[in-house]
Amino acid sequence: MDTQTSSLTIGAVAKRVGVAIDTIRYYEREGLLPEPVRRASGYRSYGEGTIAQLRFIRRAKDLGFTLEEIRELLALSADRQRGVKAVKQRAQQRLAAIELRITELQRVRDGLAQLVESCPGHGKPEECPILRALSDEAVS
Amino acid sequence: MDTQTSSLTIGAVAKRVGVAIDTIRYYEREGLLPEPVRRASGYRSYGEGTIAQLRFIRRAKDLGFTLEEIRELLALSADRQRGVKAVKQRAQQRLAAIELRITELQRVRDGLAQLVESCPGHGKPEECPILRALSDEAVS
DNA sequence: CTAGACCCATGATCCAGGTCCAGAGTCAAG
DNA sequence: CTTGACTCTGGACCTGGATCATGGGTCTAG
Repeated sequence: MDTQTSSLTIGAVAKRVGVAIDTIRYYEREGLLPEPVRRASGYRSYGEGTIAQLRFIRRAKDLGFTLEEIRELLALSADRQRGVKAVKQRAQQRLAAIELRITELQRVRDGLAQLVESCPGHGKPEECPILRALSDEAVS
Repeated sequence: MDTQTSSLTIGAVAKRVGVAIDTIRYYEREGLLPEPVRRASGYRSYGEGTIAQLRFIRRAKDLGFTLEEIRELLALSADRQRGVKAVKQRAQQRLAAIELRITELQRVRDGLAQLVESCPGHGKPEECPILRALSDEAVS
């Protein structure tokens, strides 16, 4: 199996994954991508595996993982012993964080929705429930 | 009515509102707080109104408004003509943004929850649904 | 062979929303 | 009067995740 056959320039990789060249070099510096083979000219030469790994990073980022967490996931995905267990744990942690965030935002939304509803949209500023809520002592 | 009587130092204001001194000066620079009266020594001298305004800022921030938006809200709250209408509009916009964010997060949560559920928590990395989802083509 | 597109490394810059520092002046209690 | 706590200004620094600039080397189509 030749998983390392092809030879892509950084620009080609960037185009295929839909990410900026600078971002690829940045990920390399940050340890999210391995240092690639170099051509004689110093140009980076990537295989197909890099495409997959970049997509991994992008998807994990879409799920709200930080680059730090992604670095860890990548390390875990290579660990045949503890990998899967730890990956599941991280995913559960991320899930819990997202749920917490959703709950917080829902509280905020409910508070704001109530204010918007109770505001007639005209009249004196002193009587605007939104401005009053922001100014007054009332704490949710 | 003496709304401008008392004379608080920046430290006293900071303590009462629960915000750092540097933050108060930062808000002043950013135009969220008016330039206060100065004592002969150059010390800032605040009235009770500042306390209210700082609390306004903090509450608006908790509702997810940016400092830029808060600056606008503060300006609108002083506008006796268009103030209330515009304030309500901004609140509605903020509300819509929050709802959008909640929806996005719910999608992410659902996707992640499904992955976590389908992962046994052990076995080979290649068979871990979480790692597969991150690596494979499957796009939600 | 040359023009234009591509790539290199290094370091600076950006965004928001602050936080921290140095060096100097001020205030209040004892 | 002294000491310690407070405040002043101006500017540097921080986080995360990139993005941009500079000045140079390389590759490839025509």
